[in-house]
Amino acid sequence: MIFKLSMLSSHARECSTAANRSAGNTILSQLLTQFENYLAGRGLRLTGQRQLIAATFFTITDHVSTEELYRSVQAKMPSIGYVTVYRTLKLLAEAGLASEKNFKDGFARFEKAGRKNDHHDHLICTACNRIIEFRNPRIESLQDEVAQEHGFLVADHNLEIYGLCSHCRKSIN
Amino acid sequence: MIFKLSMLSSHARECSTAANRSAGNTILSQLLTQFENYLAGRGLRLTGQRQLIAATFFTITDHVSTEELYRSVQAKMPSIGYVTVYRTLKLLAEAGLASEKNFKDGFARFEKAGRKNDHHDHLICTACNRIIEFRNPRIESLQDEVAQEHGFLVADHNLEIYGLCSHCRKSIN
DNA sequence: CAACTTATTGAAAATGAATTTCAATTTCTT
DNA sequence: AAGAAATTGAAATTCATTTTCAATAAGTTG
Repeated sequence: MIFKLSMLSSHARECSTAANRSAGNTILSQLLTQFENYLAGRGLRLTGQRQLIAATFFTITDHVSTEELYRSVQAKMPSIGYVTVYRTLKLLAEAGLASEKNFKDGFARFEKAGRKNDHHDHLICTACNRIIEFRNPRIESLQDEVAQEHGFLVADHNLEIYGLCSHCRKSIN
Repeated sequence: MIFKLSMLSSHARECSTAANRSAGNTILSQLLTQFENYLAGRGLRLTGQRQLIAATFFTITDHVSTEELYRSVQAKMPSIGYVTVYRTLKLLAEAGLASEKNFKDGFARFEKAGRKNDHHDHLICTACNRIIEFRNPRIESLQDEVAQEHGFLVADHNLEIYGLCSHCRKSIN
């Protein structure tokens, strides 16, 4: 049985669970299973809200703010509160399934996180707020070198390049 | 006449100005002169508070938060308000003499800024909050390369490496 | 299946840094 | 020295985030 977003309704009992999703093998269902395992392992509960929020989050490819995810989720479940989205994002981050980014625009953004080897960084257009991801292993390894030189044990890193994207460069005199 | 911080008092008229500081040639006096020029060029006024705040800021080597600078300044001029420090830091940033950094701890920090060629990045210890600066031209040029590949016009960039400093590594089991 | 314990939810309130407002004061010009 | 305009500092406001709490829901146990 393939998991579908449209199945998520306010009737929590009808929602997919790890059990009835096991036949499917999409990335989405894998991520949801990971989340469920995280919750189960801590005695936390799997609710319809959490399922919907997590599924919506995993479906979004970009970086979302709490506000954006909240609006997206609310379209499907109007009763849901901002705070629940906020709390679920924190849970996802604790579970290692989301990572928080703080760009200069003053509010937190989250992106899917996971695999150590998929680290990427960001080009951020200060005119149109577009965020472009890039990967550069050479920069990564230089960072590790620098850290080693200082006896530093790296947990995470963050590289943001601010400027004008190719599109905005042209439209500005 | 050498400029001294201790000369700054609440009597603005007695404070050093570009004119009577011109004989001295310290970096501090150069920076203050730049700030004064910036103010003059915009019809803004040179006040005792601004002089004191700027001078104190230029004297601090580290990254300061508005709060920290406020406390530092208040020790010399108790009547000064937080808002004035906040506003002066913004002015200094506009003048290109300070640059704002937003690390993950939730409040803005400022550091002396200026010379394009002195760009540096930060190793940030998540245990003791120590901030270590480093310079790595190879990382810089790789960043520029990446930006070029995306047709991006770089205005600024920001590299933070979070982890444990050599000291904290040892003290944690 | 029903009762129970405990987690979760959502609204509202609280927090905290950043920012604005405004009357009093100070600066700088004339 | 007087006037126009900028600045100051206290208080109020904003805005994202975080906490509180009573009502509700989840999952467990008998």
